[in-house]
Amino acid sequence: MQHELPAISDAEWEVMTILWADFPLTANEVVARLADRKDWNHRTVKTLLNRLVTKKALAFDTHGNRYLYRPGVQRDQCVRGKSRSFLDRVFGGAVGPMLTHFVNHSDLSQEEIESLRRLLAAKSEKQSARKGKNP
Amino acid sequence: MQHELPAISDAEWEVMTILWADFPLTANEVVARLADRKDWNHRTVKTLLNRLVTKKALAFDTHGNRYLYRPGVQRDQCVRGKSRSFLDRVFGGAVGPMLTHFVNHSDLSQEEIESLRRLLAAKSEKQSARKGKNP
DNA sequence: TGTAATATACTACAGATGTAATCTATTTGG
DNA sequence: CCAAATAGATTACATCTGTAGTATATTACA
Repeated sequence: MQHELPAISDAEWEVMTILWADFPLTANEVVARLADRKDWNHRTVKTLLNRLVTKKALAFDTHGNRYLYRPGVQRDQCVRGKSRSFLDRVFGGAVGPMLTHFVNHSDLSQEEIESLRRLLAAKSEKQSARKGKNP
Repeated sequence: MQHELPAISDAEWEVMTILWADFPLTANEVVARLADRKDWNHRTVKTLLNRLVTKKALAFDTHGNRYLYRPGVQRDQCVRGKSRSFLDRVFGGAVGPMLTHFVNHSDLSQEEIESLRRLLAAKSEKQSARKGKNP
């Protein structure tokens, strides 16, 4: 049972991305890894780390006088949350039209297309397999 | 040539949705149509209409002492903008993984699945047809 | 051991956002 | 013709966000 997911803002999300990819990290390590993507003052990053700890999106262990940060919420949970709210807001919750939109407006390699087709085929299979088994 | 799209917040998007679906509408008509979806004070809706006009997401014509609102930006443009920023932020711009995510975590009817498969097939076709024709 | 460097904690501040209330001008029913 | 209702304009106000600066505690080198 997952509790409320903390609301993670855009800037905060960048920080989470770093720590979801690799942890534990010190504040300075996070700053360093953000350096090439974002032109942020290191104080800004510290602030974001702090806010994320406050909202329990991050946790930390103390190591001497410095913190070793680690995720406090799972990326997958957060991605699902963001995805759901995007879907609801922008496409009124209609997945089909949303997927259509992206397929139409995006570049996809032949490999990606193939992979998606297989995925859809498998999903189709699975669904017809459990037909009539609806609760 | 489209200019900068105005930043439309979540609450504002609800209002836009009404006017993209049908216009022109008076403020009260917008309020009425939002009534079943949102539990907002009518003043709140007025405020949102105002802000949207200020940021040119809406325009209006005067009819007596009331306004007839209409979209000032196209839904499709805005959807594209929101989609792009969602994709960039949450999936680092990678469409494939994003589509995979939604296919995996969503309910899709057999019809929707079929329709997507056809769409992908067509896309695949089109791409191989223009292979080697890259600029 | 004392002082410079560094870490984290607290404070700052403007603009966006959600959510209205109040002010003012206009319209309309009696 | 006047007062009540209504429309839009302006103001309010707490939070959240982006983006730091300042204060304080601790550590590590000279």
